[in-house]
Amino acid sequence: MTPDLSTPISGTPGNDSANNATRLLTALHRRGGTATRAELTAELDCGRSAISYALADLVERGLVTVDEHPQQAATGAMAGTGGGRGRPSHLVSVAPTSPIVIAVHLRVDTLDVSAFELGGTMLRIEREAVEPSPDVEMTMHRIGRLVRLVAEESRRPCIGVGVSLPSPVRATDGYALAPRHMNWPGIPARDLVAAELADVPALCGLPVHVGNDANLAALAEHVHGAGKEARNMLFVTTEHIGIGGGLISSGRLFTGASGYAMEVGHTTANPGGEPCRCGARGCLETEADPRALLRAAGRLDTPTTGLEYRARVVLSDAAAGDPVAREAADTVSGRVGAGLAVLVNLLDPDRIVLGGLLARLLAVAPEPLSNALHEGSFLERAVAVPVVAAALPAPALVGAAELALTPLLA
Amino acid sequence: MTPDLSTPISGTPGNDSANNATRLLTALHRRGGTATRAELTAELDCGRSAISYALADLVERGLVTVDEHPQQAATGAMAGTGGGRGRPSHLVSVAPTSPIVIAVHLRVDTLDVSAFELGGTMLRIEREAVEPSPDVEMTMHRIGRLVRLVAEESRRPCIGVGVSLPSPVRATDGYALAPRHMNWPGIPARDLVAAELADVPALCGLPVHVGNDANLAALAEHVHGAGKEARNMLFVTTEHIGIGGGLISSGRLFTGASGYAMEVGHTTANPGGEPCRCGARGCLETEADPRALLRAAGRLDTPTTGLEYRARVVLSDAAAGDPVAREAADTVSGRVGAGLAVLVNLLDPDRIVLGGLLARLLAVAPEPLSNALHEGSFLERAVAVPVVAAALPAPALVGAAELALTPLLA
DNA sequence: CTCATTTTGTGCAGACGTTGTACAAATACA
DNA sequence: TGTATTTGTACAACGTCTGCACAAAATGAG
Repeated sequence: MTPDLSTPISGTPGNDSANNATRLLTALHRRGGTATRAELTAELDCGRSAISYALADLVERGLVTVDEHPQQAATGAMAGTGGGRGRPSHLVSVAPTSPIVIAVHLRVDTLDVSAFELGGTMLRIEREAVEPSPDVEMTMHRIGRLVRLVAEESRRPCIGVGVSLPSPVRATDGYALAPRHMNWPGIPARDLVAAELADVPALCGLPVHVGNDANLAALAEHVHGAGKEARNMLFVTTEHIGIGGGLISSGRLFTGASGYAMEVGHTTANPGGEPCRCGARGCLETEADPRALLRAAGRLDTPTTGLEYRARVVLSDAAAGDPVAREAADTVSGRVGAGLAVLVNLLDPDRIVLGGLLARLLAVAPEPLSNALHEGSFLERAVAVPVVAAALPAPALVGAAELALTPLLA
Repeated sequence: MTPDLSTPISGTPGNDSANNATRLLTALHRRGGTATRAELTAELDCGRSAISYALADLVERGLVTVDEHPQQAATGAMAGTGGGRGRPSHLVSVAPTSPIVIAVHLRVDTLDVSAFELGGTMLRIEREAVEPSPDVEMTMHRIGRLVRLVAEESRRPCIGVGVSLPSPVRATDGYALAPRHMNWPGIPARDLVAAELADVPALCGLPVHVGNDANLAALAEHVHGAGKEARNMLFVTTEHIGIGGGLISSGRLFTGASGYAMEVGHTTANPGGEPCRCGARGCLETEADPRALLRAAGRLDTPTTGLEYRARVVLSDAAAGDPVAREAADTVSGRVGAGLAVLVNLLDPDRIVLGGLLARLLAVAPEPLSNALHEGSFLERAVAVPVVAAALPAPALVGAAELALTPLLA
């Protein structure tokens, strides 16, 4: 039974993308793929009949299944209703026949390709090492090969491909403006990936969505990770070189007009600090990325290899008591806090999520960060923004899947 | 005939705020209060029958009127359809019985209170001079008196009051955190204004909406002014002291989690510049507000009186050829461009609207601004963001009205 | 074990907004 | 005067949501 998505999920005539069927599917997705009917009724705030109606539609399309006797399946306690009185609620789950999406995450040294289903469950992952190569074509071929492999082996209908790239990405056409640390020129990423899928009938013509890695990581952390309940979540991360960011406002990713928004790397973190390639001094990017931490620790010998790993070693040394490493961690932590202060004044988030090396830095040296944030932001002094570490192991990959799933959930 | 708003405008069961009646009303509002049925049909992208249905609802509620013979009323050319073939389209207008809102704008030296109807038309305005006084209570009384006066004399049902304050405003309860240059402490502005209306039966219990002046000005410029077609509009303005900003993203005001967002005054405009009260140096607020322009021109004698007027004189002198004034204008213009560059990198707007003194500065010295913006923002180099002057004479006042109208249009 | 209580799913009638079609109305142009 | 063109209206049909009454499935007290 293949899902029928030929007609829109809404039967509502007109321009309604907020009907109960779609809302139900979204609520199920945000809960990780399983929920009781009672929970969904409460969350959608509508009558039980409306849920019946919407569920019947989704079941008929093969998107969800309903288990009417969940107490038998579950092992003992946590079954169905949760132990209260009354008739136990049916368990709604993502159907094993439901469509999947393929997520791609290209980093400097690795290429991840993975299949996701509704609910954000990762079904399968393929990882390959990638050498920093200027050969765009070859990399695209590798992406195409892995996508075809993953799609084929999952034996489920695929409804889209999401691609996470370390580059600003133009929203209109998925053009990657300047892929970082790859020595690549701008590339029409969406079209290139789509071309790789043209041969396979099951994938040909499939929508390909491309996004910036930090933006997508922010999206993922908001939907499934450390920013679940936040209404206005700021995400900041660093991997290898540079600093990336993302903002989730009223449940949606803030992309800006072109898709280039939230390039937080050139926020001032240390006035009069190191000169940045952007022309200014003391940018967050030059004061708080892995290279900056290595520099502060006096370990920036060979600048280009294994930056992130070596920076992690600095942090673990700091945690172990190495005074120089500790000093470096504190310094960089303070810089991060100063940079965040600028962002808080502008964006007024109710939660800040830190990813990559910044998450580890937060664990090792939290005080300088929060002190600098507090001092630098009059707004933080008024509202006390919580700063937490990212919760997902591969947020950008999950975010790429999220991007590919949006047509189904919007 | 009094409008009937007891039942929601949508008859749609469920949670639909995007039905055709509301969309039609919004489209009419954005067009300034008049539009032909044909225009509305095209904009809403639905059949003519649906417009009939929605219109009947709105007419019955007394919100709009339909003129079926517009060619007789209009003087000659620009009547109804616009001169094409075929049957001329009926003219839809905001009804003279439709409800109004009262807008309040408190500045350092003036208090404006005004009535607006749908379409953004200002019906009546009362202006009073205000001396910078620490007496909160007296100012509230004056606001209350003017609101009652305007509401009474307009003899139309009032559905809300919007208040624009020079202060960050908490979204949840309309608390004004720190009213600028008034020496006021934080005040529960919404409740204070609401208390002033408690005596009058026609106004008692009316929803009072409070917002930051720059935020509301941004909203107004987006709906009725220089940012009409922009999808992601950045607004920056300055009046007297400090710099305010606002962002409109996907048609809605970006307020942040608490309502304090877009405090752009502490964006770095000149690294190593003047020390700012926030602790940093070279903030936009200290480098580009009226005081900064006066300082650059060597005219900052008595720092607190008539700052904005005297700054305008510097600009007109610069335009007239005064070399010192010209130099000052160019310097400040460059600082503004540098500050905007930081914001562009973060927010990726497709239009920047400048208000207040910055609009005048843009007219007198556009090049330093655009050069600094271009140099400071790698993003601007990629997409070329247009910078334009605000188009409304009193944007914050219009924005306050806009705020009070949102319940009707949302 | 039985019965009342509680909570949940279903069936059915009704309401409402939207759509498409067919038809009438009102203009410009030949 | 007639044709082409554009616009408003009437009407039937459809799909979604709601509320109500009723049935189903559990717990807990007697």
